Amino acid sequence: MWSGSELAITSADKTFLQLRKDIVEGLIASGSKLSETELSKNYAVSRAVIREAINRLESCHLVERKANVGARVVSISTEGLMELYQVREALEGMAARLAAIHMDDDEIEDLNKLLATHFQIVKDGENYYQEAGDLDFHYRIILGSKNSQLISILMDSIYHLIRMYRVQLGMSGPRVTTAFEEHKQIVQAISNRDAELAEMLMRRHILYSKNSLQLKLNNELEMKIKAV
Amino acid sequence: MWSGSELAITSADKTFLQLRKDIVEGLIASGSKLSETELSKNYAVSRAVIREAINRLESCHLVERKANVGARVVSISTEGLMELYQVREALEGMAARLAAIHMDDDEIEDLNKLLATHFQIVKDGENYYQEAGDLDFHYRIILGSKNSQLISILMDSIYHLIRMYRVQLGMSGPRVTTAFEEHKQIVQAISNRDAELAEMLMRRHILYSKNSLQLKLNNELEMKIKAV
DNA sequence: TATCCATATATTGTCGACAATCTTTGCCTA
DNA sequence: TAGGCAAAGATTGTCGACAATATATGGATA
Repeated sequence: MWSGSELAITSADKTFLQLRKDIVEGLIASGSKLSETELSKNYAVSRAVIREAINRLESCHLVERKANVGARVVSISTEGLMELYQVREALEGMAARLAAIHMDDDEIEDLNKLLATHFQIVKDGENYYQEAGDLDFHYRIILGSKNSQLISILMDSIYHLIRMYRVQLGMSGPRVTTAFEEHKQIVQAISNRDAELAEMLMRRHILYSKNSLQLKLNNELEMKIKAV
Repeated sequence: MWSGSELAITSADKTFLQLRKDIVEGLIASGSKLSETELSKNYAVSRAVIREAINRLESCHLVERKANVGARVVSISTEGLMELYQVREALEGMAARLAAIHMDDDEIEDLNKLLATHFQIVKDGENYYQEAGDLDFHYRIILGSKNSQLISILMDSIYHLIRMYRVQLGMSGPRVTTAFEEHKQIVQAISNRDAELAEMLMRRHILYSKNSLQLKLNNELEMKIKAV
């Protein structure tokens, strides 16, 4: 089960969290090699600690290892991001379905309150979601599914990768304006305990995000080609 | 990307595979503690190798670790298995959808051939699938999705857990008779390149398996209660 | 000059020892 | 007798050194 707050106890825990942050935020370039000796110097810990941290990064799918060769940060690509969104569509769709069944009334009320504060933000001129707000919304529904397998896969193996893509492709936060309306509809379906509809709307929501991302990335690519 | 055949190169690789086998098959009891020193004696490798193996078992969700306390084999429960099947429904449903789009004609032909050999088995009196046959069918569709994220999550994080449940609850192989017909329909939908239908049928197929499992487990539980 | 092979170098894999933490045992006190 | 505290024991976490493997260098040969 996912713990909620990630509390670092051992030295390996802290190094893992730090390394993950540095990778997600691009401080360590995507595709670059992770030298154990070098990292152990930079992060002032033994190679054993670095190795443990790298192992955990591998299970997040943030790095890839080859025996006797070493570890590299995964290289990002448009196709990779699209694949990730397909997995998200499947898993978060199921999460929404289960949330409609398993969230208790208090949690649903909290979700509605969250939406209200988001509405305030949208009304106040910022006509887009903050990254944090969007994440919070999705997190609550994932946790609301009460399915610990689903939760741990999404939290441990998917979301940090998504954040990495978002940060490094320079598109933090979801697309503008429309996302809020979609969130509202999803919460409405959950409030009505309509599991079927909740899943369908969540899947469409993520599919729209995917398509909008793809368009954006293709446009940027064209721009770069023209510039050359 | 999932490699297909799991080639063990280092000592840690071999120990990991051996440990995973022993856990899945129940040689190491579910819920039992994994003592590093003890394991390093039994498997004749250093503690460092054992620790690496345990780390990998953790990313398969086969063991759970607590800092400064140690690792335990996950304990199995009916609820856990049901959760797992919900995740499977979501992911393999998506896999079937993508397979209908991305499998090339040769692969689909092979899938039809596989089904034909299964039909022979069913006709020849064994009116149920062998475990291996069922797994082979699902593997091909998963690989046919061509989505490397999806593939690695299902192969690395889900399937060994499912096998563990199946083996230890004494229900290897899928439920009888009906499964084959469902497989046939799914392949038909993929052959017709009907992604929508392929997903729907795969989801229903897994949902039926789940329900049949639940019934079976509840019955067994009642038997035990009566016996006492 | 290009290719191949052998040596040298650097990196990862494995090991045993020590340090830090948790658990157990047994004594003391209320 | 029950509860809590302290020391002893056992287990995990961390470290530096050595072994095995991969990569880079450089010279010999066609």
